[in-house]
Amino acid sequence: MKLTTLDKSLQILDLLSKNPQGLSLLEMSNMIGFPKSSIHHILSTFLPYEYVAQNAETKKYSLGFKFLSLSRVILDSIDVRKIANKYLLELHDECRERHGECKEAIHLAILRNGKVIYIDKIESQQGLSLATYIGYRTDPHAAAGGKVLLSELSPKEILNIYQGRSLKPYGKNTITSIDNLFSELEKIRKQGYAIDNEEYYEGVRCVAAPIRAGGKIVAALSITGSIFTMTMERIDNELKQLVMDKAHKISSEMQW
Amino acid sequence: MKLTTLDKSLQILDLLSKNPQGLSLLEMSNMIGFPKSSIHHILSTFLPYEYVAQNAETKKYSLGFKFLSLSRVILDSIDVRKIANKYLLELHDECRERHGECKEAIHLAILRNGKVIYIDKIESQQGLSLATYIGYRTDPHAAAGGKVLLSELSPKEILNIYQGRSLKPYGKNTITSIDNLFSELEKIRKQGYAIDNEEYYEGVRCVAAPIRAGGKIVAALSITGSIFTMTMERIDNELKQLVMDKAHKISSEMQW
DNA sequence: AAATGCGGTTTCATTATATGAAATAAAATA
DNA sequence: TATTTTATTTCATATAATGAAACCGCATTT
Repeated sequence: MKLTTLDKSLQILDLLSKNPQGLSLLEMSNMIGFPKSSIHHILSTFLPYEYVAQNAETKKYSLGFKFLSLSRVILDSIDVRKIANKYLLELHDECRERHGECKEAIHLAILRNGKVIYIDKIESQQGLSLATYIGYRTDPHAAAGGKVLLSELSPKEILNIYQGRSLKPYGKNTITSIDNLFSELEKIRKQGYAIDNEEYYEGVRCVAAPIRAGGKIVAALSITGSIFTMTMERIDNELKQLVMDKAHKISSEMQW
Repeated sequence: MKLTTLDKSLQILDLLSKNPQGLSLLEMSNMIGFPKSSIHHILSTFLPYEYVAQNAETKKYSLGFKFLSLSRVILDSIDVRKIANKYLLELHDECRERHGECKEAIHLAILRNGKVIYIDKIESQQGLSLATYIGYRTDPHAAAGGKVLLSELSPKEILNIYQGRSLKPYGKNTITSIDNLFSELEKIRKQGYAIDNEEYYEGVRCVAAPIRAGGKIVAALSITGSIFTMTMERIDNELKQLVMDKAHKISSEMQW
């Protein structure tokens, strides 16, 4: 049974998350259609837990800082993140060593409910500025890390993820047919790494390798950079091996 | 009116946050005393919103990744964070320039509900490793940033924060009497910066300055390092001015 | 192979709770 | 001060949550 009151309350949180500047009671009531007193009952239950905050002057409501605390709980509970972090830093450093200054970003990502979620990121100020952040979500078919995470799922599981929706094109080379995706995944399984060649952003390349625990792929490690510093030759000669080696080291520290 | 069902639901989230490894339905029922079916009703309402996740194999429940997404919404909604970030990076660099490699960490903090919340942090791998993180909370009386944030509150507001509890000692020099706190705040108001000399951690010093918007203190910028690299002389000759200058620059970009 | 145990999940009559219209209070504006 | 606007509180009623018990699926034992 779905609890009506709780469900409404979560709809209110969704509304607040889409309006980070804050909303008044009346604004919320108009937007969501519940009577203002009902909304007020809900908000005043959220308030003491700090899921919701109210501006003392404007009286407007917004999301509370509880979410910050709880996001930390989640990040700390992901084993692979704890184990991998120092290797991400190493990988970041090693990209730099060979080229004077670091231009590539390192990401750690997992798959949840059919979405890639980035759970750690190392970037340098000199590198290109990416829209990704810890907690960022995207479709798996369009990113090197995402393809790695899909690569050992059964066809049924993949079809399940994409049921009822098409493979959205993000960059100029995004894989947009399920058949092409399947043959790409086949290739990734064989070679042990995945490349994103302007499939997600124009001008951006990415190479990713799987991290395993108990034989299964549990995360993807990736290097992301501009097409100018990350040439296909450099990926082939150097980066693909680097990312696979680190991913392997992380895997060997993972609990079975 | 407090909504009973919603309140119970939030108690469940609290319980999950204290058990990041996950809990079974029965465990939760035993711990919190609600019947398992009631808890199940609540959990199955949370699930589709991803406030709660269920491990497919163990069936155990844990906090969902929604909290990660929402924490980003909150961070992005804090104006001072956006404006300040580049200055934090500059400050971090400038500490380094004068000493070869950076050993100091930079923090940005705000005051909410009587607690200091760290909302941004820059640290170098070479520096000492601090327990702080984005979202970390602490008592304001024991940290340089916290004292800055208290410094222009009315005595009434400060007494309100500490009503019913004493000034908890964290480090060997923590201010533990309200009178000493008041005279310290007086001093901070006059000099325009605050020092934490092993008041929070043994072996750690910190210097902080206020960031203002509309004349009011809205955030604190701070430099934190070990007593060996951050001598009182260095703070006096160099760091206090550095942090005040940056804080002032940030203030001048803030909306009134 | 059947029985048993052990969670998780579902059901549904009962009972407690949320609802929301209206009243009130508080704040902003004229 | 009057007026408007918005937040907050109240409370009778309708509605939704409750939770004991049944059910289900799976694993282990007999």
